[in-house]
Amino acid sequence: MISTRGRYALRVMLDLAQNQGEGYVPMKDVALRQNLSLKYLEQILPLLKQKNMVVGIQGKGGGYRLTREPKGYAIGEILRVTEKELAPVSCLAEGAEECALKSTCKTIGFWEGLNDVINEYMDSKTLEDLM
Amino acid sequence: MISTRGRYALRVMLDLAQNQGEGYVPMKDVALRQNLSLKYLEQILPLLKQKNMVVGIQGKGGGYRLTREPKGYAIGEILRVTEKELAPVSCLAEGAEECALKSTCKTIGFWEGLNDVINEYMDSKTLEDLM
DNA sequence: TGATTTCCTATTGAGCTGATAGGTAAAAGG
DNA sequence: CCTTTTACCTATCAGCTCAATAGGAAATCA
Repeated sequence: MISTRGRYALRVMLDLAQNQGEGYVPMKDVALRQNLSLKYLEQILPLLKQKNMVVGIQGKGGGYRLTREPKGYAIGEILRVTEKELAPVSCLAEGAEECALKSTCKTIGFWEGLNDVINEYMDSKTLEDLM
Repeated sequence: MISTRGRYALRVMLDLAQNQGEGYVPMKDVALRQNLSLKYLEQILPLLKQKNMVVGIQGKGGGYRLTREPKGYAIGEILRVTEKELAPVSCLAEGAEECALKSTCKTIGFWEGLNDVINEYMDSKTLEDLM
């Protein structure tokens, strides 16, 4: 299940897309508009910044803004950054060691198919689609 | 993410489908074949029994068997019984109270779409497909 | 200098997961 | 009748993750 971190990240990105004009948007405002904890958002945004999905400027007049057009962000991209793991089963997870039974496992194909379906859906929608 | 409970349930059902002849299959055998904890399986099977997906007989010569043809079990049905929740976000969960922001929420549509895609996939595959 | 804002890191309570454990009840075989 | 085998029931537990909260440091601008 998608955690609050990922869900909040999506809402913040959407908020930025809708509320950024020329300047930078302070998280204080976003937290207020979206009714989210400012302190919690402060932990989430560095993840997005690290992947160059937003730029952050400190100090008065600072805040965050997007680095691309809303159309340029697939939702899947946002969630992959903020969620620890999107794979539906642990044996498909990012750093999982190869399952010893993989060659004989009758279920792995099903899970891989599910994984594909999820990722395809998430990557087929962009921030713009949600505005 | 799908828990071990759901994954093991699927493996057990598949094992039953493949190893049941006329009689009943003891979980001891399944645990051995699938390398799963018998005690843990004993907690999972009552969930399936409750929904009449398997029949269980106690005592010597007892065990479990399927109640339908493998073709009759959609994987989604199995997982919905054993997983606490399949919804990708908590606001779509079974017993969730209506989200106060639902009418204005820009992300709910996306999550509902994801939920649909997941359920459609899971219900499109049957036990037979995995054999 | 003061206000604002990001940035960094530690801590914590609650809840879930994935078992393990110990025993009871039923059914069949000898 | 006794023993074995099996399902059934319920309690417990360690480890982990989640969702915050907290306190402060560093940067930037007026």
